Amino acid sequence: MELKDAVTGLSALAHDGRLKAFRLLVRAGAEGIAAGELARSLEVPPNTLSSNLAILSHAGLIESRRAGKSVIYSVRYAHMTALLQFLMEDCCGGSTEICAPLKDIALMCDCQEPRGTLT
Amino acid sequence: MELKDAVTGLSALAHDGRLKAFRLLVRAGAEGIAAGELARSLEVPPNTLSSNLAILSHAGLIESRRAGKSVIYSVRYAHMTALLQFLMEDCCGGSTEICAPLKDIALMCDCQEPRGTLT
DNA sequence: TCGTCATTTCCAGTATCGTCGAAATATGGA
DNA sequence: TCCATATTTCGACGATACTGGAAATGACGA
Repeated sequence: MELKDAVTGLSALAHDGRLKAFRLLVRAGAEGIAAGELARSLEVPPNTLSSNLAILSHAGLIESRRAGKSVIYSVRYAHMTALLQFLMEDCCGGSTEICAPLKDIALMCDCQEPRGTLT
Repeated sequence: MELKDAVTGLSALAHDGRLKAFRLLVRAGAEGIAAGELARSLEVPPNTLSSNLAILSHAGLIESRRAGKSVIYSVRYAHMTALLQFLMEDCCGGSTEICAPLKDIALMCDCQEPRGTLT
């Protein structure tokens, strides 16, 4: 990932409503959430949410698919991971104490079954 | 970390010049970099950089200390870690495949000596 | 085809952000 | 104290972002 893409992603997330929506989608997993349901959960007008989802989508952080009358949004985890990776990328130039807490964070990911099913 | 703080941090990083400055500081480690040197490296006017550093500082991502005539800026790694942690926080609600790449990222941190000297 | 529901696009008003010249402040040395 | 260096604050202009009403689009069933 290049700096410009990181700025785009960070800008997309640097917004109260969008970050809330994104987190809901992160929790929803691959199943995703319909735009209308998301708007109801967040208590924002559908058109406002729609433009914010468009911004997240344009940043590559989420994607959408149609299901009947609804449009389902879901997180593009690969892109999310790439963004986090970009932010961590230069953490190792200094001392190890800096990196250690990041490892602790990653260990949180073992809270589910730690299968080796990598993509 | 609360959502509001995360938005503040992400907003601070969601800017070309500020993200560049932040990354330079991340590489510099605890030693830090003087404001003037940073301005020269990034080829931006000192006052422009100063206001951008103030934004990063206000977001809690960096801190400053005076050294003679210079002001040295350095990353507040604990806060940076907290922000990353916030972004990862809900990644485990779904399947393990989602979390696996994040672990791979964390393993990058072993590039230096993997001492157990946690803070 | 017509009506309805779900969502998006268009648009414009408002608010917030980014930049940098100029002036102000802080430090150290003569 | 006076000067030079380093950095920040002030101020104002231009640019960009956020919101939500109204209208348009897409999908399904009758």
